[in-house]
Amino acid sequence: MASGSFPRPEHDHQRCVARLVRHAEQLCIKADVRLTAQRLAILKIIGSSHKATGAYDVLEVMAKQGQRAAPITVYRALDFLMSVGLVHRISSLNAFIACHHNHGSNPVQLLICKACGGVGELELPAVTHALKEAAGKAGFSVDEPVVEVTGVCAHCCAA
Amino acid sequence: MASGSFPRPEHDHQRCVARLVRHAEQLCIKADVRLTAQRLAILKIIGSSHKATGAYDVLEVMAKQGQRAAPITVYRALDFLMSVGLVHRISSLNAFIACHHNHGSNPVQLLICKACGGVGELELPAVTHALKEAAGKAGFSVDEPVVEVTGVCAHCCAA
DNA sequence: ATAATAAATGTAATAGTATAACATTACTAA
DNA sequence: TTAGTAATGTTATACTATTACATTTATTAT
Repeated sequence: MASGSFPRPEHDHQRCVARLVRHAEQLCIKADVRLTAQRLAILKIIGSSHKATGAYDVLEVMAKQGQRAAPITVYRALDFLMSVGLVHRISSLNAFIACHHNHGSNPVQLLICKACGGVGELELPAVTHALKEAAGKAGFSVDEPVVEVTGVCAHCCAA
Repeated sequence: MASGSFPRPEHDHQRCVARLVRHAEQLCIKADVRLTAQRLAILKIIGSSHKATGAYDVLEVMAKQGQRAAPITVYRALDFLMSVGLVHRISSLNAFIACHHNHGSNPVQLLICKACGGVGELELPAVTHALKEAAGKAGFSVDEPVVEVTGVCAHCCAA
């Protein structure tokens, strides 16, 4: 993947969740932070779909799995996962998506399909740079750009 | 204003609200839509600060002004005001900001100061274009890009 | 003018999202 | 092992947004 991708609906979830878990484990070791069983469980739930997942959706799945929890539990795990870059928040949907890539600290642009709910990612340094430059001219020092693009993905366009 | 601005804290609110109202009236006549007293009142409340304003903040102000209302009333007015481009939604804050400019249907980029809460606007066609182009390469057809940049404004940087 | 229609607003209830405050448990390092 | 820190549990509540249906106000055509 050069700069971006959109998930195909028919891809192999099981394999990509396994890959996500490996990625998470390595990343947390490197960062010297704790990927607890609970955090991992919640990451798996989020990562098991390529659609935006709400915090309360996670709670439902956990309940079905027999691990009832309070909302705060999920939000705490999400905060952790976001802090290490394993999960992105989608502000425009009040929902979350697992990050299968390794962006380091680079900002990401999200593509959100209105039709199927799928979410893809782009990593466009040019966009980030253009924003920083224009903001800078107004004396504004950029911390974190949130870029969420709604539209229709290739698969849904065809259908 | 070429492409963007950030509000100075000491500027003249009264004058700029008056300007906003004139702008709104003209725009609604041109679009042949109804700027009712209630919609205008709510626009004024949002426009009277250059910080993000929550729907329930609007309700509080209305209550103080003696016009009690239900949440839905504010949300309906906000939907209208957004539909004609007089108000922008700030997804990352669940809040709203009046738009003092005339963007037509061009997407806008928002600058949100973490320190003072002020919100500025940019209009960068290059950013919009770059997003459309990159998304298009992934087969994604862009509907509406949401760009919200958090950071620190010039005034707060200095302080 | 007035009836028919559409648009806007009122009213009440509730759904959905997120956090505060404090107690307890589990891990880490001296 | 004990002191300290990080993580989790528990309960309650705050904040944001929408549904459903009734009523009023404005517009249009007759």
